[in-house]
Amino acid sequence: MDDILKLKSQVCFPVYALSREIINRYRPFLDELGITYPQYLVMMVLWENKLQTVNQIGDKLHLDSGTLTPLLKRLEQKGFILRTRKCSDERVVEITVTDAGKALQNDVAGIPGKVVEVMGITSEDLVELKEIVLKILNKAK
Amino acid sequence: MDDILKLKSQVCFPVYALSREIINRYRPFLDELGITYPQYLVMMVLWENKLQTVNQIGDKLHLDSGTLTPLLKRLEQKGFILRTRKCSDERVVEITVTDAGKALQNDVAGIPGKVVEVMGITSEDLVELKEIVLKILNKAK
DNA sequence: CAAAATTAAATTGTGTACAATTTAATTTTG
DNA sequence: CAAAATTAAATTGTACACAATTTAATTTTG
Repeated sequence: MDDILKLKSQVCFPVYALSREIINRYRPFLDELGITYPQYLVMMVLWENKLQTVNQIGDKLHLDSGTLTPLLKRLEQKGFILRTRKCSDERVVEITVTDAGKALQNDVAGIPGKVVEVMGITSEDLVELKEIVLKILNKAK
Repeated sequence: MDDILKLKSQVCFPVYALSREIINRYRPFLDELGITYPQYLVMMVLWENKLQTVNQIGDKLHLDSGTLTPLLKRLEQKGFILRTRKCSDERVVEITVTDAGKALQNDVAGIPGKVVEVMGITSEDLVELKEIVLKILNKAK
């Protein structure tokens, strides 16, 4: 009983620590491209779908406009995306990828593999991690 | 081969998403106590050891003084800890828990269990999550 | 022992996260 | 159709994270 309590209290910190560890491992590679990890995630979402609204990006990454608006402005300043108001509904801001943004996709291709390698994670561990995290994440919605 | 690449590129986001999801689930409970999740982690570390330096806390949570100094000042303002320069080495700041800080320990006791329950996580999943995350985290050092 | 190196926090600056509010545009409804 | 409700972003304010630099104290070393 005490074990269960102790487990519950210790399982959340490792997830938080691992998340930060992964982001820190991405940093040197992403620094070379001039983007941050959250910006990289936004670009990943946009590569899947060339045109998306701020809300659509937010739904996929679980981020709100308070986070995305300044982040998207930075990506625009760097020339990787364009932000334009939708004609048929001026409330909506549509995000599109520029040629420079598309070019980034090739540059990042090898990064996840390098990060996993540097961290010494095996493919089996990676599969197990992904499965259990997604299982819990899907239940939590 | 393409599957492995795709897996690598998709496993980091779920960890990042789960970490934020957990912290967001903690928020309403911790709000009642007037502390944030990182502040809660610092108090956890301090309950294990009544007196610790800023560096010792940082080692355990993988946080530097740039994060901890303002966070600790906030905990001090709330009356949960005390910050004092060490006599024998004035460079070192020692952190101690106040009575109010000790009292918090009882208030948080049930929170991890409630969070796990609200998220619908089973004990088995929790064990599996903890094991794989710690395995990867330990390898990465 | 004094200059150089090291160490511990603090500070500075940038970039998330997120709650809460605001603004402006579009729908809904009486 | 006009007032009320809703919606999408943006804004405001607080609190992390972390790199890089600074400050002050302590060690190390020539």
